Amino acid sequence: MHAELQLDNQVCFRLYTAARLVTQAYTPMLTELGITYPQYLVLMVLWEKDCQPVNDIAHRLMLETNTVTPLLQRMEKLGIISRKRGEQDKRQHIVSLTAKGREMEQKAYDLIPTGMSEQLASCPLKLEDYQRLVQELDSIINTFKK
Amino acid sequence: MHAELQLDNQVCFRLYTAARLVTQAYTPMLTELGITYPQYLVLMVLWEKDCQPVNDIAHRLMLETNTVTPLLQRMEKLGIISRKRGEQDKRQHIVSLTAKGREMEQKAYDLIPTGMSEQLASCPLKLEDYQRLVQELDSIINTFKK
DNA sequence: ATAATTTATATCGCAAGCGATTTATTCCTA
DNA sequence: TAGGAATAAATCGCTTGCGATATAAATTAT
Repeated sequence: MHAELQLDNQVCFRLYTAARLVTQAYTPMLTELGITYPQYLVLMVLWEKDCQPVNDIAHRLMLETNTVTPLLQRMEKLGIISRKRGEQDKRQHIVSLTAKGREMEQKAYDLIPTGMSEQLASCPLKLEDYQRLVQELDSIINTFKK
Repeated sequence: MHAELQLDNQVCFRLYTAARLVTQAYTPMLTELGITYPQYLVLMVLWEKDCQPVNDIAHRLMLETNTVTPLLQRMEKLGIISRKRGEQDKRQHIVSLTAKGREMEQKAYDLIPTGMSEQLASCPLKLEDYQRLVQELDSIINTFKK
């Protein structure tokens, strides 16, 4: 029996589980918006800076283009983004928000912070715990990013 | 521009990214074992206690049976677990390790702690940071679990 | 300038993850 | 004890995530 191989001793299993559960907590609000969590991430990237090539979005989310491309194709079908070939560099696909995609920012703002803080009410973590958590997660991300 | 909706302010995005990256860090060792990360989680559950019904494994991993059942079917095909109907309760499928599945514990022990600590060498977090991180993640998991 | 290389994106195939539904068995209850 | 509710597991359909590969455009080297 190797203690190192016990589930209870695994940071990774906790990250994996916490990520799944917190993502699930977003689901009711995101369903109301008609999108998924990864689609919401793409929207946050574009709300911050519209008109970006696929690669920039992928880098920002630390995902591969083979994940992001189909995600964007589905979002295009939903009418929340549009894609057009880059003018200087025709290999690029420039992704921009449609009016619908832009309007979703306000709806998200109305639903998500409230919805999440209700669910977080029973969480014992304080503001400074979250701040430290964010730093620790950033350390882990920086350690393992390529 | 809503600061609440910026990627940089999101704990969830960090959890999602850290979980993906740390899971990827396991991949080289797990590939050598011929399994995936979720399959490794199932093995850890069974190494700790062999012969469990599908539901107990799913609860331990906080996953639904509709995720775990196909995972177990793939593991059965790989020859690392076997499934048989429960004797008292014929609805259950009791999952047990094969000889191959049992032998993988030692191989995992030889590969994974070493492989991970090599990769973690450049991580600035100390033992006490990990211990606190584990507690914070457990708080989050407890807040959001069903 | 032409060929080789690199870069941007897309496509393919497979494993997860999960909501919704189905099937089989067991439990409970009238 | 017959019938309905609850439970265990499986199936279906869809999205994501990713390794491997393909395609097309741009860059570079010869």
